[in-house]
Amino acid sequence: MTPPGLKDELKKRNPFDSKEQEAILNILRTSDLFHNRLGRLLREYGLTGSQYNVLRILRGEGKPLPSLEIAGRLIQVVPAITGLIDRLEKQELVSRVRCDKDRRVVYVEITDKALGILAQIDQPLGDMHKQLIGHLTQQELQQLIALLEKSREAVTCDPS
Amino acid sequence: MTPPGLKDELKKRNPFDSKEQEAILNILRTSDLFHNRLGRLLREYGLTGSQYNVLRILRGEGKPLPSLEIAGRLIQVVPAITGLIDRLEKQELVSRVRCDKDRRVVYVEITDKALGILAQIDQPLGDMHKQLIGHLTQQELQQLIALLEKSREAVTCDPS
DNA sequence: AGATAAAGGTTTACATGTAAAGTAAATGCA
DNA sequence: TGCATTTACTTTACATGTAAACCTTTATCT
Repeated sequence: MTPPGLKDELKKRNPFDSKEQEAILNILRTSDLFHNRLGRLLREYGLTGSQYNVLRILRGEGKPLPSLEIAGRLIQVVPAITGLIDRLEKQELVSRVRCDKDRRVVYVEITDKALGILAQIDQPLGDMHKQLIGHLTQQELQQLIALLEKSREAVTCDPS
Repeated sequence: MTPPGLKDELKKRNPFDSKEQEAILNILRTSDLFHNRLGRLLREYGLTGSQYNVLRILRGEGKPLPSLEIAGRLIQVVPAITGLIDRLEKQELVSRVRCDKDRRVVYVEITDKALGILAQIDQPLGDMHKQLIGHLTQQELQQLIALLEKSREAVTCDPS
């Protein structure tokens, strides 16, 4: 059951094989951590992270958007958006509107109820942002942002 | 249904309220993007990202670990680990071993089959790491790593 | 010893992410 | 016109995350 050497050969590894790997694992881990914290805050307002993201996109846009447009901005695979919108609609946070000109398209519109909830969240969410990384200087934040934007360059427009 | 002004009042917003928010959204987005890509690669080997992480931890440790120890390193909430281990066990990639001294503890041990799969993945995964952020210089990578480590400082040991 | 509390996991219920396949409407083209 | 494609979603099946409650086994306190 245990070929000698295989396990011993593999078990001693450097913590990271490369700086690239170390950087990527750092991104994933930091994201998980923050995602976790933000999720807890949002839950106090009855929202999940994904739901909040959808609502924030709709508020930012200021007008209804097609389902797939929302899915695209969320990086999500298409099918997930349906259930997400379903649940938001059930909570009366968005409404679906069929487009008359192209009846395949479903526009999603944010409701005033949702806008009210978002307005409540803005302050505490901003506070949490400061709490999470407020100890970085503005220069460090700018540097971090620039490095992450550069990190995404090889991917953003290349879904293959 | 639409109190005048509310929507107009809220819809015009700056893309980001603060550098902190912008940085955090950059972290989350970059992570989603990379998580997505890495997941596709791992799926070719029959593994999900979480499953791979469990196996990598076990290989790195070189010996069986208690379930909760694994969960802790994954940032995950406790209950998720059970099903994760269940599925890995069903695929014969790990085995559960009750600890005799403390019968509450379940040790998880990686199998040689899993070690073989991991060995197959090492090379292509390393290639993907390079592909994703190989265009950053070693200095930029080091900077990014340092900034992310600093970003986690306010959280890592403070689960409250 | 006996009652309580704490620790390590598991179960249950629900919201997501992901892939694959299906549906309906709109387009392109012979 | 009529059929094949494309587009925009939906449905289905399965693997995760998360919270809350529960079961065992240990550790603690009298």
